[in-house]
Amino acid sequence: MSARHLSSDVDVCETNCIHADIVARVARNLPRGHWLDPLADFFKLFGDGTRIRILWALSESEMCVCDLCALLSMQQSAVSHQLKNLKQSRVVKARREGKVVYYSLDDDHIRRLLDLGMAHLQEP
Amino acid sequence: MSARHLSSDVDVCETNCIHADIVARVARNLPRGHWLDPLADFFKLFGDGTRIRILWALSESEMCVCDLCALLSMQQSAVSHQLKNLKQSRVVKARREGKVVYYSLDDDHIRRLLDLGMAHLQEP
DNA sequence: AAAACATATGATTATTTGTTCATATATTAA
DNA sequence: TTAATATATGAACAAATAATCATATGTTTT
Repeated sequence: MSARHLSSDVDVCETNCIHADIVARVARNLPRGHWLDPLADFFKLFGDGTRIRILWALSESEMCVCDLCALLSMQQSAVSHQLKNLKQSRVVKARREGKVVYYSLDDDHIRRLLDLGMAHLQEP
Repeated sequence: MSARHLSSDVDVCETNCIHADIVARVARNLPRGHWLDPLADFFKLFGDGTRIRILWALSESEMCVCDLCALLSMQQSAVSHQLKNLKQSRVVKARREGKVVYYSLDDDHIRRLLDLGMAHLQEP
């Protein structure tokens, strides 16, 4: 998504770094940068009210686009745009049957992610 | 976050709904609306390159703010702002020791979420 | 064939959001 | 107390994004 500089000459990290050893060790173990932006983009898909409603609904049942519109009281265009995002990242998959396109969760990770998130929210 | 209308009189769901039964059933089982927006807001925290780097780093080791600045080559202000977001949602916790504030993951769900996300990305 | 229907998509717009800059707070050192 | 250091935070700005509108595509029906 956003460009990210690995090092630069501008005024960054202006304070004295306290634990050079820790920083070095963590830096060594960071997955090479390019993995982290896709990971953020993946989680970003869950970070919107419309999309999370879509995902929650699909975790209950396969649904077609206009079912989702009715459920969410939203316009078809908005729903389709979001479904496109979700599909591009293989979070949902589509199946066409005549004029109707049915969407469902692509794999079981998705359901577990939703559950884990809920578990966090429901903690003391 | 964003306001959300439950029903309205504007032009929404303009197509004929195909499966009223499914829509009704899913609607019944949707967690009451107010749970879903907080859930989206929670996932949103993972949906940014800076924050996910912070979280990944903290999953390796507790770190202070300026350690994180050094690791990410970012300004202290930007890092602190993001830490504030993460802390407000109890994703990270802070511990002060003199002038230095150490951050770490708040609970173990966070680590599992990161792993699940990665697992999804690494699929065929 | 044309009309009707379900879905997809490009462009525009309003809102959200991440970073920066300036400055404030908190703690220790002198 | 004052100076120095580490972190926090408000305001402003630029970039990202979700909804809308208009329209296109693909499928079935007539």
